[in-house]
Amino acid sequence: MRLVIADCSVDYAGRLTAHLPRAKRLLLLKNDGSILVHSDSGSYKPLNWMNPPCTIERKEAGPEARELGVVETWLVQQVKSADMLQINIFEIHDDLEHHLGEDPGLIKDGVEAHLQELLAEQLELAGEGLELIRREFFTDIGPVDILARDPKGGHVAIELKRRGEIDGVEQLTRYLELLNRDPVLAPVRGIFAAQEIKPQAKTVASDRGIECLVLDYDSMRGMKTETPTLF
Amino acid sequence: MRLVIADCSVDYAGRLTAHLPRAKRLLLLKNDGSILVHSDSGSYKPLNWMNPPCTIERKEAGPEARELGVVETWLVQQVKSADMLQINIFEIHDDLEHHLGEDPGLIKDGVEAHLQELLAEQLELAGEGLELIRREFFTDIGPVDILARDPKGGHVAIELKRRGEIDGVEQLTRYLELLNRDPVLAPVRGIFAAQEIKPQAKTVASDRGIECLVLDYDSMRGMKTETPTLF
DNA sequence: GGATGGATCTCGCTT
DNA sequence: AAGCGAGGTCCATCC
Repeated sequence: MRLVIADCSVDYAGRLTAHLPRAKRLLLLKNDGSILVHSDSGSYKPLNWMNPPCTIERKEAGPEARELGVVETWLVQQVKSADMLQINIFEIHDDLEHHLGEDPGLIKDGVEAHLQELLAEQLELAGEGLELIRREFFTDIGPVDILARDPKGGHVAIELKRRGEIDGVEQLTRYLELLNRDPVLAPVRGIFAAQEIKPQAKTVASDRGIECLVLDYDSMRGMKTETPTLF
Repeated sequence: MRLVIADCSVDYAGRLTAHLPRAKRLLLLKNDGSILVHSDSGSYKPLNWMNPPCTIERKEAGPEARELGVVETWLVQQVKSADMLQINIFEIHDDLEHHLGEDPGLIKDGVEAHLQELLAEQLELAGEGLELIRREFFTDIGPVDILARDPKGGHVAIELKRRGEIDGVEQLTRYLELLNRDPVLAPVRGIFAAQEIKPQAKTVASDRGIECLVLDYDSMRGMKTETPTLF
């Protein structure tokens, strides 16, 4: 990894064209050939970048560029696409290199999958007497998150999201249309369950007779373990 | 901006919990309090990070941690949420600071808006004799990208996307339902236009009698300017 | 300020 | 390899 603090301007041409006026920035050159241009604010997204695989070609500044104060130009080219990045360097304030080695990588704990598992175990939250048939009930148009038998007759299809938005309701609607054609399952009603449901999604759902269910992940987790995970 | 090359392990707890085993990495501390943890590969997304506003508290390692080789611990806390990051430092290989100043920021050229503008000008691409009524035709459920008069009678509603996916078809379907209730406009047929249309979206669209139109942005731009923008 | 939709999305999993 | 869904999405824009 090479870290360069430089006064520079950057031009990108690819999916879009973009320009960064001259300023002092961090240029981060990774070992895989990728490059990131960071400023001192903003979030983790760089101002500009190039993904690997790419080649970086260092050029002397031409006479015109040199007149403007450019001391060297980096031409970064994507190998697979036509994307390119041109970095004009006016001054290098610092330049260092470190060998980091392979990174063991991030270990994540999921939430989405866990939510489905918890609701399948705590199906009473979705309605009294519901009896789990299966999680990931496969249909021709995709898997239904949870399918359950309704004690009042028929079945219940549950669509689970972390955040409930309108397209989740659309998805569940398509499942319900399909499932209700099956005489063994019909009538099938829908439940749209999420940690948070957007007002628009709620409106569309109720228009279609779909029940909305807001889930409290922490309390569901708490009910299971009795030991809320502290950091 | 402070750049630290350090042997470290990182733990995150917030929306999810995640752990980075001990390895040599770059810790990038921005002036606004945010912090990024980068390895020497991957794209621009850091392995772990904390968005501003946040506070970073440096602590001496406790006796147990010290026994494992930890020399100091950074506790990074989000100010608005309960998210936190704990960085255990085993060894600091390099540590430098640079003042970068305000960044003038990125200047972008749009694509989406441009595509709508171009299609409105080149409406013959969507069908012979179409007559533009207006772009962004407002309805109660949102603006229809382009509404045109059909010489064969009735009207045409065009939904534009850069990439045509299933929810774009859903959106257009809702518009068509609404527009067809208006006796002045009806019958209204739909055209789903995009630079690229996913097979699923194409299937759903044709099921509903919606025409799909794949647009070539470069040639549309070329027809207008005659000078394709070279880098 | 909240909702909405795009992104040079990125990332990971499934087909 | 390509498609699909989710993201600690981020991000700008619009209302």
